Amino acid sequence: MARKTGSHSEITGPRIRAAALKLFARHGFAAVSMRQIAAEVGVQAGALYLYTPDKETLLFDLLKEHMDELIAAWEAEPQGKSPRERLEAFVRFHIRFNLDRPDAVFLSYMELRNLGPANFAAIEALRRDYENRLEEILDEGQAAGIFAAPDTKLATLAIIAMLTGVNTWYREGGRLSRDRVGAIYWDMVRKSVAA
Amino acid sequence: MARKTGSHSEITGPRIRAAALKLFARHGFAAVSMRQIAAEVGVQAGALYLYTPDKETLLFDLLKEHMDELIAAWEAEPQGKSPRERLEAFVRFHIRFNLDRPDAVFLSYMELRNLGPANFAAIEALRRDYENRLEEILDEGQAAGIFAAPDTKLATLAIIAMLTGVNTWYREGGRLSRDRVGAIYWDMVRKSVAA
DNA sequence: GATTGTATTGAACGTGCGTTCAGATACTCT
DNA sequence: AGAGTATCTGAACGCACGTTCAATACAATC
Repeated sequence: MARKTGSHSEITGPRIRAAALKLFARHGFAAVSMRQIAAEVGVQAGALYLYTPDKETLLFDLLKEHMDELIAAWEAEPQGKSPRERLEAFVRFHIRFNLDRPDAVFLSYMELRNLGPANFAAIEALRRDYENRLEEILDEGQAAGIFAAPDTKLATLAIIAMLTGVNTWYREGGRLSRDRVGAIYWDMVRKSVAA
Repeated sequence: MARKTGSHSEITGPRIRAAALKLFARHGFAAVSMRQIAAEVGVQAGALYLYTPDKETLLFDLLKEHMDELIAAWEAEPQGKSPRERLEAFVRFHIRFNLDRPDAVFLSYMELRNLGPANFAAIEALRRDYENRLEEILDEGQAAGIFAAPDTKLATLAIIAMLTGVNTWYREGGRLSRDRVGAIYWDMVRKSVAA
C-alpha cells in the first residue's frame, strides 16, 4: 500500500494540525507521540513529515497561528470611542475569543517551555504585543482621569490573568451564559481600575 | 558497588522530591525521566523506587504536600475581624505564599492532567477547599453590605486567577518589591468587589 | 568484631520514541 | 493511454523509557 484514495494535502494538513492541537492540549506536548497524532488522523507516522519538519515545529505553528488570529481578531473588532468603551470591548472580546478556542489557549499557556529559544521569543513577542493593546487603553483612560489604576502595567497583567482564568471553569450549558459571564467580569474589571 | 557512604533515607528522600519538583516544573512531568531525577540527586534510577512506588505517585505526593501546606499556612494566618480585613489578608497571603514556591505553584496548575482519576479528584478537592475560604469571606462581606460582587463564586475564581498570575511575571530584584505588588493588587481587588 | 538491617548499584526486561527513506499507489495533465 | 507528480506505507535506525531485582557495600546494634 502507498498513496490512499482521496488523499489530498489540503485535507490531511489541517486534519494533522487539528489532531495535534487536541492531543497536545489534552495530554501535553511531551506525552503525545507522533504515532498517536498519525493514528488520530488515520495515517502512518511517516506521513506527518510531509507536513512538518519535526514535532517542535508542529507545536510552534499551532501557537503562532493562534496568536496571529488573536491579534487579527482584536484588530477587526469595532473600536469604541472612549477608553471605557474600549476596555469593555476588550473584556468581552477576550472572554469570547478564548472560550471559542480552549485547546489553543491551554497550549499557549502550558507548552511554551517546549519551544527552542528562537521560537519561544517569537511567541512571547506576540503575547506582549497583545498585552500592549490593553495597556494602551488603560494609559489613555488614566491620562483622561477616568481610570485610576495604581500601575497600568500590573493592571494589564492582572486583568488578562483574570479573564483568561474563565477558560479553566466555564462549561457550556452551565449556570451562566457567555454574555452573563462577560457582564460579570466587565463589572469587576471596570470597578478595579475605576477612578 | 552498592550502598554509598553517608547514605540515609532521611537525606535521600527529600533530595529526590526536591529534584523532581524542580525538573517537573522546568520541563514538564512527561518530559522528565526517572533517570534525570536520579542523576540530579547523584544516584541510579533504581534507587528512586525505594522512595516512591512509581512516577505518578511521586508527582501526586508533591502536589498533595503543596496543597496541604497552602491550607495549613492560611489557617495559621492571623484572621482579621471584618470581611475587609480578611480579604486584604487573603490577597497578601496568596501572593506571598505563591511567590515563595514558584515551582510547586506551576506544577499545581500544569500537571494535574498527568494524574489518574482518583489522584486528580483528591487534589481538586483540596483546591476547592482553599477557594471556599475566599468565597466565604466574600459572602460575609456581601451579607454585611460592604462588598457588592455581582457573583461571589465568579469573584472568587477571578480573584484567585488574578493573584496567581503574579507568579508568571514577578522577578526578584525587579521594579517592584513584594510588598508593593501586594499593595497594588489589594487596591484592585478591593475596588473590584466594592459596594 | 560479628550480625542484622538499610541503602544502593548495575544490568536487564519489553516497549515505544522521533525520524528517515525506498518503494508503491493514486491522482493530474497531456 | 501514458508520463509525471503528489501522497502515503512499512520497515528500519539507534536510543531512551519506567520498572524490577539479585548482588553488595555500608551503617547500626550488640
